Amino acid sequence: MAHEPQRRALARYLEEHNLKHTRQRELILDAFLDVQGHITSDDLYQRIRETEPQIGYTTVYRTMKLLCEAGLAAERHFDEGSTRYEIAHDHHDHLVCTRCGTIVEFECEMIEKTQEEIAKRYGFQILRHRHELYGLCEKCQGVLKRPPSELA
Amino acid sequence: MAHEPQRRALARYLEEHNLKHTRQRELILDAFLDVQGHITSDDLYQRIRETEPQIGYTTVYRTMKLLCEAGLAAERHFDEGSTRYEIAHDHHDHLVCTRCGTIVEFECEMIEKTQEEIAKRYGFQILRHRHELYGLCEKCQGVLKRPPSELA
DNA sequence: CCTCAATTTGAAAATGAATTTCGTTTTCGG
DNA sequence: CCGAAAACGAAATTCATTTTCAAATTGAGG
Repeated sequence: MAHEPQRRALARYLEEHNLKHTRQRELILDAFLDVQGHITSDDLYQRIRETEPQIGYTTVYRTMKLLCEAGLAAERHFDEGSTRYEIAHDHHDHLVCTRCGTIVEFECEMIEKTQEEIAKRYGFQILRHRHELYGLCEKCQGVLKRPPSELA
Repeated sequence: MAHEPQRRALARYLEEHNLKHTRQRELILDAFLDVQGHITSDDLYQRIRETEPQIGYTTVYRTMKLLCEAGLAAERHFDEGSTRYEIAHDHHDHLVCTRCGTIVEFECEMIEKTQEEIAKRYGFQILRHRHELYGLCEKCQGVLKRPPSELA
């Protein structure tokens, strides 16, 4: 039942912004950290309601935004539609399996540098970017190679 | 009033799929090609209704999907929200100005290759990808550098 | 502890893009 | 020209998300 550093970070953020420290906010932070990222607000809401049925999904949505502002979470929009949240950490990009939904993070210094060069060429000043590779993870490639009879 | 090659491509696609050749489809194709891409269905609908007020926006949405299937248009989802369509052509990625909305296309062989290497490292087979650089175009950097008094 | 203004909560309603429904109209092969 | 199939378009629906608003909670100052 820990996540002490993040709890303290949240507490600090709330104080600094004259916001209130509520049971719900602590609860949602804990649940979010437990699942280890790349989760939608709704998934998180479903999980939390199992043990805390009185919590509203509006509050989960609102709190995830708050955690982003506090620098504890980061919003991501993959092709599938709904917003996902990951635990905020160093810059990185993603590989997304279009069959099973697995999300793997990667980082590539060389691509980052090349992007800067491209931006310069067009006179742009890059503020952020989005780089997602969609395809099949190792497991799903295997599954799709089997004869049709073996497929569910 | 031309776009003959694309009109013929659409006609061929419709025939091959036992779909019907309608005035609306031709109209929407023409309007789409006229604006030179990166337009939303709704923008396109607004434009078309100026000269053809009886056309429904449902038809515009449906037809843009059709043009994608026919390989004449391609769907793009930038951060701002609604789906944009561009004229289908060789693979490329985008620079997007977050202030004025200007969209510039770029292509980088080196990044493409690097992506493949990254995918291999994680056992992924890439099917498609999305690479967007968000920032300020040259013009907007200039505007934002002026003293506040000059800003609208 | 108490009070009370400010904030937060949560249910319900609203939003906005996109899709579906369905009765009517159009297309096109015979 | 006929009629079945396809397409149209207005309206309703969906789905994720945001907003609204009355009631509940928080926490600073007494």
